[in-house]
Amino acid sequence: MANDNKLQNIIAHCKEYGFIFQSSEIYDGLSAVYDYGQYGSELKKNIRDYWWKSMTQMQDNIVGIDAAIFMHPTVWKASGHVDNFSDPMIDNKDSKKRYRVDHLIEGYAETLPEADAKSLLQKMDELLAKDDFAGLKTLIEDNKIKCAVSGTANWTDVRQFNLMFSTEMGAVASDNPEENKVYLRPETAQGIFVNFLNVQKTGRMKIPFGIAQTGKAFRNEIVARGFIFRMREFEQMEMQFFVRPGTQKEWYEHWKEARMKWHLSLGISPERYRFHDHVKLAHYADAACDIEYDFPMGFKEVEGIHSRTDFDLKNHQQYSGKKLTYFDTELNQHYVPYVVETSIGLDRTVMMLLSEAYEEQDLSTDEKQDSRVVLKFPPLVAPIKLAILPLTKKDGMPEIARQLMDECKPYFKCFYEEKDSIGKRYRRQDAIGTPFCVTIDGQTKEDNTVTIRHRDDMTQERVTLSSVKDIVLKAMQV
RNA sequence: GCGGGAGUAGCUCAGUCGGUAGAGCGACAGUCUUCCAAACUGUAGGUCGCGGGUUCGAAUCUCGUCUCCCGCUCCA
Repeated sequence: MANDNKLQNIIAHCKEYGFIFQSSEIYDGLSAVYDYGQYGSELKKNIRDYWWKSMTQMQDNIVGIDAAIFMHPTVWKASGHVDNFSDPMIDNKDSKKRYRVDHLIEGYAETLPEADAKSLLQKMDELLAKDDFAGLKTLIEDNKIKCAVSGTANWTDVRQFNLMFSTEMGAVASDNPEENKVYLRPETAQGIFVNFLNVQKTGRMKIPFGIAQTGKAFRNEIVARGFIFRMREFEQMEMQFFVRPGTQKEWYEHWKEARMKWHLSLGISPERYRFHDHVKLAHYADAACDIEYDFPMGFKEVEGIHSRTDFDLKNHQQYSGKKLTYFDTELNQHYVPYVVETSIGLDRTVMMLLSEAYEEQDLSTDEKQDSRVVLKFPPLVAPIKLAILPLTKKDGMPEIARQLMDECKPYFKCFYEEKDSIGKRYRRQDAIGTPFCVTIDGQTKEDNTVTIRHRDDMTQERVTLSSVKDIVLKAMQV
């Protein structure tokens, strides 16, 4: 199957079978925002639960929190988001290339003698500080700065791009809206940093230790695209691991390996993963890499592992005026811990599992044409674990099926259906990725056995009614 | 944001020269009682993405707009 069709087919399948719908679809949709339907939300929740369990319950030195989406505006000053991600941009009308204004001018300055460059950059900094966009455009035009692609100086006006969404807090409109401005967090990490001491003290945590959190984040991307890959509202699963300064390198390597193990535990083939080490590092990092998955549109980042140094805690210390140090009893000294972050996109993980699971199969024989679409989810994350199907709706079969439902329901999500031919019901479950179907037939009443049908190879085996629950539970272990 | 493509039933699509909309699948209710879709009967479902224009008349021509996909661009 051609990969460009694969993504389209997955999108269509997700809609048709209740996984993912476009937001506000009856109003023509809202760009790059999606809703999870009845099966999509189960899938997403199962992934989130598995991550949470792996990163908290299974770790002696990691605890979870749930920080608010709204935070004090100064948080984003301290984190660098206000200054680093509201860059003025300019487009060349001929080449249609877009540039960050500072990069464009800096690039030009490098071609100038040192003294000229210095005065140009100084002028630029002054204008940037005043948000004087008209002045910046004039500066570019006066210096006859050209586009590297078109070679022309035919520029649009300078426009500001803000990564963060903002809103106003408080009931009464202020004369100065800036006073009431709060942001929707662009990452969950800062909620962990500002609670670092609260958790450390109340949890009596000893370094090295981690704080985990899942939650929504919001970014006003210039171009949000690729189905649920890059959305304006998305969910992150992050863990910040606080370590003794100087040990960050070994912990970075530790988490790199640990997180890749987690990915592989989902049964995804190793050749679909690769590490991408960052060469150009962000302002806060001393090492960074991505775990990339081979999506239908190519290798793309699913998770990032970043050695964030003491950048965040140090800045929060400075902006808040509160000490954010840890007393290390072994070393008998205070220090600001270093941080190694693991940050995975939940929606991207959903998309990864969909891409991995989606398969169109041709089951034709000489006699007849046949095909099916199957989602080969690991049982742990499948929205429905077990479909319970009476072969017919007579002869007491539905009653036995209902009893089995009652037995299994408390342990995992089940689905009951008695309509249509058994083959049709199997195929419907394949399409939503249900790993097991149990069929109650005439023999069940005689000897308390049922057939259990396996999704991936479509084989069946006869088992006792009483063993069904444990078979499913066992398959759900990873 | 720029360029290209697309938008007709839940899904995939057809719709000729401008003359008021069709198929297959699916869904629902029955029949059949059968271990792997497409057997039979019946039913529901569409302001042809939205808005303006041309026309006696627009799914069709035209302009605008929204959304999706691809490429570029950007990206923690």
